[in-house]
Amino acid sequence: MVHILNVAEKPSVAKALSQVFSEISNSHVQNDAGRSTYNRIFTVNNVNIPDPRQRNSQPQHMKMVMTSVAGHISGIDFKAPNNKWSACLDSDLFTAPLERTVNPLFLDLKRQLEEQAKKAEILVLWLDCDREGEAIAEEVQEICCSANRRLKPHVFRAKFSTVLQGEIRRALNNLGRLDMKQVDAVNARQEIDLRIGAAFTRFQTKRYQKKYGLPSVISYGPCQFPTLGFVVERWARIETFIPEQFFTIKFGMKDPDSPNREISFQWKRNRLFDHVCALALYRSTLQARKARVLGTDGRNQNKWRPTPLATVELQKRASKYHRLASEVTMDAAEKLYQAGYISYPRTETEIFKPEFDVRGAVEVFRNNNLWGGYARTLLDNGKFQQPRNGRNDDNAHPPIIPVKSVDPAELPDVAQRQVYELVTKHFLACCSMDAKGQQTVLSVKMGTEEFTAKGLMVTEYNWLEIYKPYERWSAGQGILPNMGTGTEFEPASLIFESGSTAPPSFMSEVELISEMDKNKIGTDATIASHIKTIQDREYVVKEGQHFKPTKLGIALVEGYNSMGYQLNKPHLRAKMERQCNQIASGNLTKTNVIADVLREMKECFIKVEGEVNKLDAAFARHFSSVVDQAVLVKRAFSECKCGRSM
DNA sequence: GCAAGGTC
Repeated sequence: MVHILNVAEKPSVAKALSQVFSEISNSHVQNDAGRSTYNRIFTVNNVNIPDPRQRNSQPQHMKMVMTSVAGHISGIDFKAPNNKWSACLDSDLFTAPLERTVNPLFLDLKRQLEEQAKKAEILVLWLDCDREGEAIAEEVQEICCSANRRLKPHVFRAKFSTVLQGEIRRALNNLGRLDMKQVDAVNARQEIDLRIGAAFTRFQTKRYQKKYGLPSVISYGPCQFPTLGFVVERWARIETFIPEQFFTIKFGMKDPDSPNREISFQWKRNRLFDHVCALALYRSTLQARKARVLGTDGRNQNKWRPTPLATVELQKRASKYHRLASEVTMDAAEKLYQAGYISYPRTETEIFKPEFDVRGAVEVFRNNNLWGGYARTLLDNGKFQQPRNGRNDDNAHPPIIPVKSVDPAELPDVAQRQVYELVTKHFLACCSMDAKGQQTVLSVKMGTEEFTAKGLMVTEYNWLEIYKPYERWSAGQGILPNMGTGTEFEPASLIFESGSTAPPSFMSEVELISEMDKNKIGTDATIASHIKTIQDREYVVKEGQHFKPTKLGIALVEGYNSMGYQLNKPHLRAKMERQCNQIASGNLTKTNVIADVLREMKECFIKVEGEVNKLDAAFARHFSSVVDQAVLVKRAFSECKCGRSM
């Protein structure tokens, strides 16, 4: 039998793929330990597939050996001696030689791949079908082919996005080759990020860490800095906010059907900033004495069920509903995934493939303590709906769903219980019907001014039933009376009010995640870690659900801004992303992009060094005095109300 | 002691 080595990006995919191989071949999966504790080796014999080495070959029995890696196996760093901080000028880091080394954690894994490669005639790369996956595939190819030179011409790439039998069959019949353009795009990104990050980080740290007694390195990175930028920008808007007085008219009507209830209306002009004008309108309204009904508009309205859950949305909703920090959410999700309770938690996909057995996934919950009743209503009462599609698809992972039914009380900690509950409720909500309601809009006119009241009556809760208490459909003021057009009445209240515009709040975690997502800062898998980084570096602090920049964070952003560099803005990263995409599509070469971006950033770096007095000034402004014992003491102690240190 | 991207 021809011996094929197959490698997946993570153990769970290796396991699932070997399961499919066994279904295809009707033979069992042999599950062996490898050198690497987490990466098992699965063997399935007699898998009937065409030989990829020959054109139009007839299917024949193959021995499939399947194992996995765990993300990138190797990384780049500066070659000695420049990995030491004082070995070279910081500006030399833009050109200093680099080397690729295997992550020391993965030496066992590397040996495992080498040993397996020696036994194989063909290598099939089953890494995730995204850009990073292509780069990891190249790392696997490099290790395997170094161990077994004969393998080189017989390396193939499998294209798949979900581990479903039909798709895997298709992939096996259409094995392709590695796409080096995508690999180049990733390698360009790696090199650029390292050089820029290291140069600025060493420069900032050496200049300010000791001087101001700062606790950690003062890192710079193309993702962490824009993340900080969003928080600082919001702070600046609050700082410069000037409140404005506004005026409005409050209008209330007694409900003819239940006289104790007053229906409140919204002024069509909402609010005016001109006092004289607003007051004149109010007077003319008063003089009219009676209001007249312009019309009652009733219509059916649906509140749409949510779309399938992807990572960013999971983080936002966990923050909103359970007040979990994104990092905590991801940590809990990872544990739930490892324990087999939920599917893979890092995905951008909001669409289920047509072959995906969504109904079967609901079936899993039929006997669940808490949600079994709801699941049965979906399945047995014809309420089940195929989920509607969201917008995104990463072609690598399906949306996040629960895969095992459990009473959340049995899960080991609160965060896991909350994330599991959210994932499950969200999934069941996706498979439900939209909520239905009746909206009434009552509009009246008094003098020259118009007012409207809105009312809502929910007629069918459907998905909102399972999504309690996360979302409500704000019933506002229930159903409104149906009043004939032209009916005249005296308002129950007519009040002139003034108010004052308020500054925005500090940036919440939900807003920060949204900004990062929108501006392509980080990925589904890294957004949470960037948010953690700017806290670890003490650039921001979290108060409740909101982020406030520290003086260090503000000084950095202000300093670079004062030189005319908007390093805190997301477009630098976005531009580099676009260039990497061009490498992947073949419009630019890796060499050109790296040279281009680094030339520009080195120029920027040299100018920063030249105008460093501006950065110094920003630090001096925010760190009022040079660090002395008093400041250090203040850092460690807070002030008691008696005035002494606590 | 540096980045960001994978993942355990």
